[in-house]
Amino acid sequence: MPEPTRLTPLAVMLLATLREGDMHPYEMLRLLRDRGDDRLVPLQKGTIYHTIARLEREGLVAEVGVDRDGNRPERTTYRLLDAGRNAVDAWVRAELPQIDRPGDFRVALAEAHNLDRDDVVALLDRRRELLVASRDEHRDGLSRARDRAVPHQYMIEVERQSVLLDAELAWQDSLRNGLIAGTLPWGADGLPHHLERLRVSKETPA
Amino acid sequence: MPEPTRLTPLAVMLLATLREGDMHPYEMLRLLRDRGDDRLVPLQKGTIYHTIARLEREGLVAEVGVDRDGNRPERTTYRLLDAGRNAVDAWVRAELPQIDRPGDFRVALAEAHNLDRDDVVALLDRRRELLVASRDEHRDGLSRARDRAVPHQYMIEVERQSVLLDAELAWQDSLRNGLIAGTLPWGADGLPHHLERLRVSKETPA
DNA sequence: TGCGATATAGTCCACATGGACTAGTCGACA
DNA sequence: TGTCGACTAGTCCATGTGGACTATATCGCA
Repeated sequence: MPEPTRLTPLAVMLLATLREGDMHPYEMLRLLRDRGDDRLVPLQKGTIYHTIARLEREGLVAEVGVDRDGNRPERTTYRLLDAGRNAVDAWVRAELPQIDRPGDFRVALAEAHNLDRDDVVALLDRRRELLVASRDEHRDGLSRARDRAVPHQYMIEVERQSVLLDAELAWQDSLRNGLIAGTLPWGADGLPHHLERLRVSKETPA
Repeated sequence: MPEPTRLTPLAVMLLATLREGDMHPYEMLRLLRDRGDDRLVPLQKGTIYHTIARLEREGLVAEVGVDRDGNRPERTTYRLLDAGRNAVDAWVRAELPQIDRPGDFRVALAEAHNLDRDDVVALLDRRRELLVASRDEHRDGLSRARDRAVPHQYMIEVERQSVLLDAELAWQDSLRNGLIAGTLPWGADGLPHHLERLRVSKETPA
């Protein structure tokens, strides 16, 4: 069992999907597609099968049976192991405060509901410091460029970034408010949602 | 000369760098690092050398000599070919209107000053449509989720995205204004900046 | 004067990605 | 009834990435 390498965002999504029950890779793909999670990570079949194989080598998931439906290809079903569950949590804790890799952050945010409130607040506070620092750096860069008479057209990307960082700060502060004020439900609040997984196969006709 | 595959963002940055003169890979790396362009793309040596080799195979750059300084490793100098120049422009035109691959957009934006004003405005207008569509989709997703009583904690990532899309729209509109009003200099306006490249090696002491 | 840290310049290998390919099944439509 | 396309399920290979490694030169500092 080789030591686990850094999880990719796709690996995290797959592990998170397995929290809802044992599944074969193709089923995960359908489930994620149905939920529009290809908005967060590219969902490519090749990559998915490779990733699952890797997760198995690393002891985060386990094969629990090979099923065959008629004459179609075999479907190998996998189950999430405790090590896998922990790995997701650890990954989310690690990525939530980071500001490089924005794509990873979106995945971390989407999976953050498994951590508890206070942890999330603390992690986001750490992130906030980095956001402020980065925004200030961008602002400094802009003013230094002005001083050195660098033409404005070379700086628009920096300007954009500083604007977007402001927007991100504003959003994050409002999230923080919801978390500490308890306005925002968290964890198992509103739990019956989980039953909804069955909805996937058959949509109730109008 | 194999048909050119899709350029990577790093490839674009390297080609753009070569517009300032013939260089060997390591020099590009230093130049880009000095400018803080590792903010836009990860600057890894391995990747850089591979990318340059690929660009040469595809006929976008050419070797123009191997120089040796004392006993240090050889330095192979490359020159930007016309095909390379065109490839960058084409790439920027293709990426500027896209909204998936945000990382690519930042690079495109940073290199957009080589296109002319009207083109950029047109490309950004196309992009604007996509931004609006995406924001509306996110908003719809949110209201549909409310209707189905999906707990709010599952939607925070979608909410964030819709907020950030609004911010991006606001920023882009202000850029558009600057471009059509002529407030923003463009292209060769403020040209003497280019002489500045020499500044890289020796910083003038205070 | 010597020693470690950093800079220069580049190679190599293991891993992750994604498009192309295989191949059987099912439903729609003519 | 035949066939065209879409879905199911998975494999394989070419390409891209990034960390580890090599090897010399130079600079700071004690």
